Amino acid sequence: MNNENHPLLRELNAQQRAAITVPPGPVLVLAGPGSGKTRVLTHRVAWLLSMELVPPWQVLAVTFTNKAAREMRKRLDGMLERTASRGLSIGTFHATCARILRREAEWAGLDSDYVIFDSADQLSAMKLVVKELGLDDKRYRPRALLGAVSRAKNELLLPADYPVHTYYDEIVARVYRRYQEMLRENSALDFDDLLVEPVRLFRATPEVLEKYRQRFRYILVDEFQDTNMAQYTLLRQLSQEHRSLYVVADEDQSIYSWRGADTRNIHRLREDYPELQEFLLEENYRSTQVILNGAQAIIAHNLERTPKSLFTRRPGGLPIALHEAYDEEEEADFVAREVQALQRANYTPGDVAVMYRTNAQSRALEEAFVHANIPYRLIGGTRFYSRKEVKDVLAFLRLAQNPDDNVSFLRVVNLPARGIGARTLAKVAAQAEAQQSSRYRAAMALVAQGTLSRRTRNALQVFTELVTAWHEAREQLPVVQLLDRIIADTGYESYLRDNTDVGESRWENILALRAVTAEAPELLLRDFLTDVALVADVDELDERVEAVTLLTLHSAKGLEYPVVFITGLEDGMLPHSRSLDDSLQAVAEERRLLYVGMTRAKERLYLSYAFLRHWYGNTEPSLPSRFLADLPPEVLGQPSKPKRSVQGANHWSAPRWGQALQRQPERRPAVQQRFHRGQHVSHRRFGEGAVQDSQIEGGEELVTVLFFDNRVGVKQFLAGLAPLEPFSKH
DNA sequence: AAGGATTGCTTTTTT
DNA sequence: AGCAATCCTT
Repeated sequence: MNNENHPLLRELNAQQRAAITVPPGPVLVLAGPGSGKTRVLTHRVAWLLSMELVPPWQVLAVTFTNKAAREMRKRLDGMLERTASRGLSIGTFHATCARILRREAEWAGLDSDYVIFDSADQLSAMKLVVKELGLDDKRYRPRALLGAVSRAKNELLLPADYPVHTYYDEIVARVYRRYQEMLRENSALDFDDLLVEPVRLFRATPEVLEKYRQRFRYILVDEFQDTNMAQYTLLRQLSQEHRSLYVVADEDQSIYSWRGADTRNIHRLREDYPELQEFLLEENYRSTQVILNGAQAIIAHNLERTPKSLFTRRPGGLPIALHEAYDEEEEADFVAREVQALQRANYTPGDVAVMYRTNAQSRALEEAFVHANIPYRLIGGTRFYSRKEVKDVLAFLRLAQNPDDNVSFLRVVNLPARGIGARTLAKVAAQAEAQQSSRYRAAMALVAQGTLSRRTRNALQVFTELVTAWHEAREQLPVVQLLDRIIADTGYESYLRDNTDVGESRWENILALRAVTAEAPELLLRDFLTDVALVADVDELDERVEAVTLLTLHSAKGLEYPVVFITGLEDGMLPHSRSLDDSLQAVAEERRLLYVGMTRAKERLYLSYAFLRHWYGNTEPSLPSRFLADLPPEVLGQPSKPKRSVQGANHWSAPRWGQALQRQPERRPAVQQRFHRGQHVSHRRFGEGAVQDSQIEGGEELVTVLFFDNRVGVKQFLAGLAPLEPFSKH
């Protein structure tokens, strides 16, 4: 079996080969960043399928994001015989569990048409609970309660088992019980339920567990350090008999403990599987030595970790650039200007990622990029599926699927306004309570009773009849047609398009949602809604797009870029202030977060912090992150004397790294000059203007334009990239 | 019941 | 600063 010449083992180092060819059994691969973890996992699957004659349908590979799952499948498709990768189960924990629960709904005591509540839905539900139990929402904040409930679920505690030490615990236990009831009344599961319910199902029903043990005889898990108790228990349930569990982990990259992830699962694994075989992957294929040294210096300060000796065969490298900016605006300008300089040095915008701790930090960067005309792509933030208008339309669709979903019902019952206000809804709630049914059924009952005023009665009747009609149509119509019908029936388009720019862009979001539904015409509404609930924003990351990527450090896990900027390295921002008044472990996790960010960089790494930072609307001076003190001076480059920028006024102007910026290999061919002084041009965003100057610089044509709109003024563009055209009248 | 004004609160991080 | 919940007016 140790066939050194096997095609699957080509171009792999000895550590990787050993990890890939180990006989089935419990295996833990401990690996540093950039060590080809995912590659090893993928090759392991291919190895199992080709050498062990394992049938693909017995293999389950669990990844952290849908994107990782897609990439893994793509790679396997390329490596294996066409038919071999079919039947293979690859997916996230949540997606895998969602599928199991659909199939075994009856055994699990669930409605197979269940909907998935995202965090906004959870919050709505929790608010209803707090109201219903007559609690003061100032004292018992729905968010905090939700956190407590989530923690309990991740620990696999039922409401009855919730440990009560204080009066507050007592309330949490009550709230938890009622919240759970409410979810089930709505045929809903939240994210935690997706993990917890299979565990309970397998505990309660050995024959179902046995079925899945047979089904998933070979289980592989990526990013194992980020599993929580429920996930670990699930893995143990499935694998404790056949014991073919293969996990890949890096405790230094554990950044989700706030979500219940627990690196102690690595130790539990050693205890629960004494025959566990361990492998190390220490060679880094991603970063230069300098970047790796910097990252190592940061992470070495954490206690309670197994020191690793990471090495790379890419010696030297450019120094890590450390930049102090005056404020966040200047910091963003610095990033934008460096990106432009990088472009002149043959980097493309797609080579660059800008990372930060909190989503709110993206705003200044976006503005700077718009200003500098650099294409960018924002990951996270107000995520597409959580935008109000998108959630509204999804709520209609969810009602079509499951009219008893009270949360969706309450969200859209009066949207667009159809005269169903708080008083009416209170009556509906009372009726629902009385007849122990959903709001939808209660509303129908009230309409039938005829005790309401004519106007209210009409409004309610119109709405419930629409829902009923959609519900009946859902099986006949493809999702896209159902969506069109809903929009037509509710007049949602004219509600959104109120002749403002905001209204237009909201409508565009709906059109984008519609395009998603049109892509998969045969998809059932139920499965469409599941997919939508479980996509992450990183999943949408498309490498083909030539744009700078803006993302949080958390979303950056598992990705790599030639150039990485990490911004906002200030005390309170990167060790986030919330972690500072927390425990030591919380600060250690912040440190790991920086480590994860730094190790995303292949060639160049920029670290920056601002002297002033806007915080809750006011501006406050800040100190450089305490982590920066741990960087050895030799990894930090000495910037050359800053050249005066054109404006010149700003004494904080960014240093340039001059020569060092040149990307070693190929240079771009010289470009033809397209614009000349005095020429009339038009720009997609800024309108019309006149060229003041144009010259070739660093293989790019740099055009200076005075726009006729004096709010815009003078701007400079790279002719090759900017949406700038010679103006012609027609 | 709807829409506008005011207050007060919030931000980690995401499947 | 931005947003959601609440209050206030019509």
